[in-house]
Amino acid sequence: MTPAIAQLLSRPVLEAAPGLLGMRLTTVVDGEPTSLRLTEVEAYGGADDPASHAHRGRTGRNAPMFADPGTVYVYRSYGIHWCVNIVTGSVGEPQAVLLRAGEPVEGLALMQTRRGRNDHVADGPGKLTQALGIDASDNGTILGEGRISLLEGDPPAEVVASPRIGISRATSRRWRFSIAP
DNA sequence: TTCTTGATTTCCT
DNA sequence: GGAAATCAAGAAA
Repeated sequence: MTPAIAQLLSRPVLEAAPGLLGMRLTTVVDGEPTSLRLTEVEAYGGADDPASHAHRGRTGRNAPMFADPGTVYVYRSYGIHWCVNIVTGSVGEPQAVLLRAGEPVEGLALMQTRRGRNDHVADGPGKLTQALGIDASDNGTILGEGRISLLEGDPPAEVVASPRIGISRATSRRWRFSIAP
């Protein structure tokens, strides 16, 4: 993790989230690298965000959200999928950015094999983790120290803010950031 | 201890 | 457009 990225992740989540767009997310699983360009993320806060896992305080599942910025938080969604977040802000103030989608950059064939199909490889939270081979063993690891790394990429031409998806609380907050097509 | 719900995806009609 | 798959946190009792 470069100093520039470390500094970005130490900022409040609403500033860090859009800054992640366009960056390259890379994983190395069993010596096989795969990477993609982030195109869609969502910001999640702490006690003041009713939609966040951390809004009722620290629990066993959300503990990584309270750790250092740059920590990876992986959790199981609907009993089937994995969703991956990057912790931002300061220690003790739970904030994280949900990585929702990306465009394959490297290792496309491997991602297609993992996904079992050649289209819609990483255009959703659960799909992104499956394509990159992310699972529970990555939970709590630090970017660049485990299997997951974040590198600077092409800055997006235009960032769009819109309401978050798939939640039932605080839906009016426009904390979803994506790159305009 | 039991019940409900979810930061989802995929397949079927 | 609708439903199933499937597990764990959180709420209720």
